[in-house]
This record gives sequence, C-alpha cells and structure tokens, in this order.
Amino acid sequence: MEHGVALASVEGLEGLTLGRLATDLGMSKAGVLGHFGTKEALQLATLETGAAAFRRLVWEPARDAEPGLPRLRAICEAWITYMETARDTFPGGCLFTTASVEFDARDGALRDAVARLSGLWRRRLALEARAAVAAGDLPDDTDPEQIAYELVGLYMALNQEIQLFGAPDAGDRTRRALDRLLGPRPSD
Amino acid sequence: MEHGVALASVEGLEGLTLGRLATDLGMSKAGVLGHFGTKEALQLATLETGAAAFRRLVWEPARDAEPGLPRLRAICEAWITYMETARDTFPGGCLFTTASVEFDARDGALRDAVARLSGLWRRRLALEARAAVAAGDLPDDTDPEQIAYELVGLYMALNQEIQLFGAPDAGDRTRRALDRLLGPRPSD
DNA sequence: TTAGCGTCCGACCGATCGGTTGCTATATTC
DNA sequence: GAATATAGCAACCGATCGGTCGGACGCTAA
Repeated sequence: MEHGVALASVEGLEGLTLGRLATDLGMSKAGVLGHFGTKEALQLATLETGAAAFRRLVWEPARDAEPGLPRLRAICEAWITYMETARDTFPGGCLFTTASVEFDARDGALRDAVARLSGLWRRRLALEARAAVAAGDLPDDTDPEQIAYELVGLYMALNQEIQLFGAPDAGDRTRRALDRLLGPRPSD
Repeated sequence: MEHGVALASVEGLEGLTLGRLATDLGMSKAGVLGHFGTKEALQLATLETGAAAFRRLVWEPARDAEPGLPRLRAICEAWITYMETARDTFPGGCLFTTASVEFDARDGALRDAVARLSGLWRRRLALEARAAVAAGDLPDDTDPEQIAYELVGLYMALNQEIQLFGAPDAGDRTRRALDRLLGPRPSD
C-alpha cells in the first residue's frame, strides 16, 4: 500500500498500474490483484491509505491544540510541513490534489471517494474556523466556509509551487497569505 | 485540435489517446498521427491550442482595460467567466490546472511546456499587480508575486469547486476572496 | 493425517496502447 | 499531361493494459 500511494502520487491513481506495482514489489500481477480483486478496489484502497497518512501528518499534530484559531493555525503549519517534507510518502506531491483534478470530470466510485474525502476536510477546516469566530478570534462577519475554500486554494498553489516550480520559499509565501487570511501569528 | 483540447481537459493530456481521438473524428489512427508524427507532439500542440483559447477568453477581454488594478480586475472577472462558461471548449475544467498536476512530478517536454505557460501567466499577473502598486491602487508594501501566487491558488480552488463539487455559487466565493485580496470593487 | 484457507505463481486472454509501412486518391505545379 | 506533394487509409507491429484460470505452497484447525 505504501508503495502504491507513492506511485499514485507521481503517476496519478489511473497511472497506478498493476504491472508496475507488481514489478516494483517483486510480485506477480495476479499476486497483487488477488488482494483487491479489481483495479478500482486497489485505487480506492490507495486513496484510503493516503488519507490515513494525511490525517496522521496534518491532523494528528494539531489535535491537541485548542479548538478554533489555535488549532486552525496548527493545522496550517502541519499542512505546510506535509507539503514540504512528505517526499517519501508522497514523492509526486499531494495525492488528493492529484486525485481531485484527475477525477473531477468523470463518474464512478473514485470520483465519489475523492469528493467525499475533500468534502470531509473542507468541513473540518470550516468547523475550526467557525469555532474561531465564536471565540472572537476571527471577525464576526467571517464566513467559515469561505475560509476553508481559500485555504484549500492556497495549499493547491503551494503544491504547484513545490512540485512544478521547485520554489524553496513556497512555505513562507503560504505563511504570508495565512497572515492575511487568519490574522498575523501571535508568536511574532 | 478543438476536440483534442476538449478530450484532454476531461481525460488529461496523457489520457488523450490517438485511437480515441481518431474514432471521435471519424478518422484512422494513422491519419491523425500523420499530422503530428508523435503523441508528444500532439500533446504539445493541444496544450498550445488550449493556451490560445485561454488567452482569447481571459486575456483579450481585459486587454483594453487600463494597466494595473483595473486590468487585473478585468482579468479576474474574465477568468471567473472562463471557469464557469467555457464548458464547450474545456468540458473537463481548466486544462492548465489538469496539465500542471499531471506533469508536475515528471520530466520531459510536456512538463517544461506546462511550467513555461504557467510561469508566463504568473508573470503577467505579477506585472499587473506591480503596476497597481506603482499607481497607488494597492498598498506600497504589496508583493506582486505574492498576489499572483494567491490568485493562482484561488482559481485552482474555483476549478475544483465547479468540477468536483458542482457548486453554483463558486464564482461569488471567488469574488469575495478577490475583494479581500485586491480591495473591494469600486463598482459597488 | 488431513482438510481447508489464504497467498502467490506462471500462463494466458482480448483489448488497447503508440507507432510503422505501403498504398491510394486528390490536388497542385511545372 | 506528367510529376510531385498532401492527406488519408487498412493492416500490422511489439508492448502493455486489466483480468482470469488452475495449480502450488505453507499455515492452521479438526
């Protein structure tokens, strides 16, 4: 599964091939397929494994922070670290950005799964933003969904900056945008 | 070429297949390939054709606006329209978002072409932002590259919102984000 | 000891991939 | 009217695709 996630992050979930995966793992195609039954099942399992890694790297580190703005900031910082340093797990960049673009114009279980996971994450972000508004850490007229929407865009830009342009200062660019979106960081 | 662009926007530039394209066009594979010689050449030509359509739909309408913030606003509005209504040319959403994610982890002419086109557009956006700062329409301490960076992210989010979630209010969400990024629109 | 089960294998299937070859039909040009 | 160039075709190539099949191996429980 780990190698499948790595492969898919580079080649896409459609480019994740039974033959290629089997060769890399020193197995036969039938041996690999036996565990899943179908390529689509393999793709879905890969997506779930990737989601678990995302939760572990981005959500878990922020879990202990106080709900609301502190936790939202912790999420955003872990998210930057994830984009910058998760090269071993996701050598081709964020799997969910890739999968979203890959399946957003098709039908089927894959598209549904991607939309479900993306929607879940968006709701998580909006939930924290809502708590931040309730706590008075964000302006009263803030739309939590709007915050979540802009955050997602910001991190897709970060993914492109790192993967396509190889920009070293991409993390700081994102932090600057976060300052404007969530207010300056208190640690400064 | 038109049909190739439409196909690639749905299936990706790699999913753009000689056989599929030939069948849709009522031609033979050899007949299609004869015009390009190589699949990679077809992909590059498709990318260029898509870029021409993008320029026509997003850049041309804003060309007559005054350089700086007015033109930047005109670009952003045309860009939203492009995302919302270019379903005939790009039924699978923005071709450049797709291509960027598809090739950002690979090597070769396709990746170079995508990076070149994306970089060009980023520089165009930054150039207008810089003019806006010089004209006093944006704060003095504004980083034009930062504006361009955040704009690109914003429109990738818009592309996802339309294609993956089918959200009808996606354009307005983007306009709200633009208000915060470039200041409220004067037309209000 | 044996039966069953999970894991994996090599061999094979039809379909499709990108690409090559030799040919024909239609224009254009000299 | 002959020569040339263009565009298209059917047929075919080796490779790879996802998937199927029968069987071999090792483990565990009866």
